[in-house]
Amino acid sequence: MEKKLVHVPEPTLRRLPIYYHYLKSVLATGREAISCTHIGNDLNLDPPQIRKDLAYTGIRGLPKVGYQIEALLNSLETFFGWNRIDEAFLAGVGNIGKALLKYDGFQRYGFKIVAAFDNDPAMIGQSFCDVKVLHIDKLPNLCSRMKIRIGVIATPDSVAQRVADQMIEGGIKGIWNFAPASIKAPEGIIVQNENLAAGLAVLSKKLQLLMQSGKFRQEVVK
Amino acid sequence: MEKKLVHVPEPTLRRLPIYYHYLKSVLATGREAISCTHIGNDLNLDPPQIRKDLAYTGIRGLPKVGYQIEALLNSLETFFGWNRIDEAFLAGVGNIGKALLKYDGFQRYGFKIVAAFDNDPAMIGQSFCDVKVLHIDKLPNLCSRMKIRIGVIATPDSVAQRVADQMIEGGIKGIWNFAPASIKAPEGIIVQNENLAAGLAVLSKKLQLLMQSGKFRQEVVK
DNA sequence: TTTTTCTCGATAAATTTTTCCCGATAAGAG
DNA sequence: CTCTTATCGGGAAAAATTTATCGAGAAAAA
Repeated sequence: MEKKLVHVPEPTLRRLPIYYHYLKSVLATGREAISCTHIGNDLNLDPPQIRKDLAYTGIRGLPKVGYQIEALLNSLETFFGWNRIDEAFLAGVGNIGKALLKYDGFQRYGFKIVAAFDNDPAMIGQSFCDVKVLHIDKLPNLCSRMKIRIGVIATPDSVAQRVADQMIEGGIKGIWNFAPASIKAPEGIIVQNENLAAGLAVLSKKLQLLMQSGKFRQEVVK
Repeated sequence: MEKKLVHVPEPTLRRLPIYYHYLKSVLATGREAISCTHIGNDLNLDPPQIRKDLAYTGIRGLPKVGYQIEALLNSLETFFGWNRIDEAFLAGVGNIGKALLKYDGFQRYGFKIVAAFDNDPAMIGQSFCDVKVLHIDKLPNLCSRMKIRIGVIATPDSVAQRVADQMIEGGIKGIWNFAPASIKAPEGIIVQNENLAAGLAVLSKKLQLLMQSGKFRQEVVK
């Protein structure tokens, strides 16, 4: 078996967009260069870790100066391929689906929903943020015609698997799944599960521990 | 310094709700017991890992049989404290905020938004899902009066920190942050950052690697 | 009753990820 | 020009997490 060209740890992948967002805002202040120490201070992260994360994108810093912010942003954009927009289909125009449609910040991350699908007749034909809602059965066909690679699932559990199958049938290679159900897909299809309950669970457990360990004792919890 | 009573790995914490959700649906089919092998098969996870995760909640299985589903669900509920509802305040009634309000699945996780806050005069006074929108400046006071421990931030970046400060002022101990900004909080306050861009970044990078490694070569990507 | 099979729990190994340390280099001060 | 200070890069050490292994116990079958 062949090794991946460059394996980047998933935790690193998750942190990089945070840096990106932060750097954008720093750049807007007119600053040109920034050090890991500085970033770490603002973002509450360890400088060495940031340095290591950034190194994966291929950028290099300068001692005593840090990184050129603009170059760093470019490096991140190239690394993730955010330069060109990846078009995606959305299935399920419920609350989460609508929120995703309305959220215009994704373009920055090379991601754009170009069509939405639902099985509710009342929804079909409507438009949200210039994205039209079509019947779900049209998805596979349109998918392959438009060569869409990414599908977003924001349906109830019960139909998530069926929708995923339709997406895969249409040639979709990556599924961003917001349904709290685990989706089965053949190898070669990437499924990224987004699970709100996970974050909530982590928060509530940490909170529980905090309370247990004495109401007024302070505890370091990263 | 004192050690935490039981340290549970964060990845485990994130997986547990997935099991919970899954087990609920299995229980609904009438089944009474289930093995890790079975769960792993349905959820695409390794049985030993599941066993280890579940062990943290204190439950014990039986050879040849597995776990009693009902007992296991109880164990998870107790573990997370989902038995009693934790009331929370929401700041920012935009798209994400509304989606969170409308999503009724949180009650299951011992979590309920009881009031919403915004600074937009047009919003104030409105109700969403029986939750009234109040002016943000009323938050700190109401917080301490109602002894709210959890705050959800779904505002734009620009005001996230200010809102967080108001929450902390009101005595909130845990912040669930959906704004793509990192929030600074004193020690003793838990901040759980929810970052949609992170999941998207992971997905797009994996997809990129998949495509690079040959269109038709299959690759194992967990 | 005995044997077989399945699945658990505990321990150990491997892997991944984070943290630490140290020499090197660039900027600025004296 | 030399010294001090900040910050990087690389490699090593430590910690956390995942994966694998093995013996034991319970149910079912012979």
